[in-house]
Amino acid sequence: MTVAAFEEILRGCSEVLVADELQAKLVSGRALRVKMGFDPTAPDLHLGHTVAITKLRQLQQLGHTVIFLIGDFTAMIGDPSGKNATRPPLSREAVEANAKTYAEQIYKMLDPALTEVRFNSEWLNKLSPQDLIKLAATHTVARMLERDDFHKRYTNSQPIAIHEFLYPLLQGYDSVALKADIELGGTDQKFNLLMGRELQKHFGQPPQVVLTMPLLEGLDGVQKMSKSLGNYIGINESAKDIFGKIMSISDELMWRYFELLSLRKSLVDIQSMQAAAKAGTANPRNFKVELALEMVERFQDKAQAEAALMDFEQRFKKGEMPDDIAEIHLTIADASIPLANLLKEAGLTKSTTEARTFIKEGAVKIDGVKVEDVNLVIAAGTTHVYQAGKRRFGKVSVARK
RNA sequence: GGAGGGGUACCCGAGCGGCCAAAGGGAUCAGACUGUAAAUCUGACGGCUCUGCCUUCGAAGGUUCGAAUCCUUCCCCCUCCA
Repeated sequence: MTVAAFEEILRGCSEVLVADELQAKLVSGRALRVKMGFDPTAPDLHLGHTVAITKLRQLQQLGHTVIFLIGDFTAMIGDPSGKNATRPPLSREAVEANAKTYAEQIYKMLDPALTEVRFNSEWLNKLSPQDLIKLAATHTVARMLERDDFHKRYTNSQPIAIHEFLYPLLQGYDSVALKADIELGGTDQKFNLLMGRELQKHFGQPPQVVLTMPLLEGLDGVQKMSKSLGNYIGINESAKDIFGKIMSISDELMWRYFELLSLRKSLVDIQSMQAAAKAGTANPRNFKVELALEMVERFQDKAQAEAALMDFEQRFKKGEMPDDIAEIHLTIADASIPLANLLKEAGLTKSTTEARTFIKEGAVKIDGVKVEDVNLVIAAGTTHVYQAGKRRFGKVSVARK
């Protein structure tokens, strides 16, 4: 294995424990078992989640097996986060429904032939109280308190329920049950991942290599990508949205996305692109287009990616209108309606106040013509394409009564 | 259990009887410039039947010609002591 090839495997990882062991496993020629655990609660993945999945895919491309582990048993505990209540176990149906949703999403990236989907209730349900006590006896309280989260809560005199200590142990035991060679997780998972190593040694297995992946920054480039912050790109979003959102990220962030998400561009490619952009011999925008195309193709398909690019070019580069404008039908009581109200009713602006502001700013166009008059009135029985701001379009027909 | 501090628009935060739809910053949105990038500049940023009107400053009452500002009760947060 060349140095460059190994570098490529380490690409984007925030930590590798232990690199030498990883190299030894990789050169052994054996198909490695790569484990990654997921919470069984309703999955709606965004690009942030796919950082690790991208890494899994990369390992699959080298012929290794991915074990997609659904933590249906451990979900009863919930990874310790300060909430000390146990959660009721999910019903069999709920777990399977969620697993199915997961599968639909991850198989956009992973090769089903090289993926095993497993549930940890499969072996954890079989543990007897004796087994559990033996498992708990392998670690001390002091060791558990090393975990950052527990440590903080302990020093701040916040409660830690006893069952929470079981979470890392059970997650670690999963690695034993699965004979994992490698386990992937977020940086916040480090403690749990290492627990797998220790338990595997305890059970006479070679310890897994731990790869931690960083959290992906969201569209704002600062905070981590998350649904609640609204700075995410969902993998089930439309081709146009994915494309558009990628195009809106900053150049700096683009490199980060390339490193963590692209399977097409190698580290070497990325370096030469960066050099070209810096030297001014290439337009960074074009690189961003490539990234956007790759992402849309990954989650949709090639045709949609090309369509999204065309639409993008048409709408923004050439300043034209998109061709699939939403059609909106309004019914009004009178013979006409003020433009500001029409925009609000059509959902193109939040309020008539905002609509008026937009008109005054020259941000409103009717059939591509800028509106000058704030008090413009639209007659019933007409249909026009209205634009409010850069991206809000609507083909609105107004009907009386 | 005791002592004190505080709740203002999406967030932070000034205001402490009229000049307050409420300073300033951030976020956001729009316009200009661009590569739907960044940075920058300009503007908007409660609502409406919009040169005016209506509803907002934890909640409910009250004082006053007039309250975010004063009084009463209630709710909620924080700090210190035990």
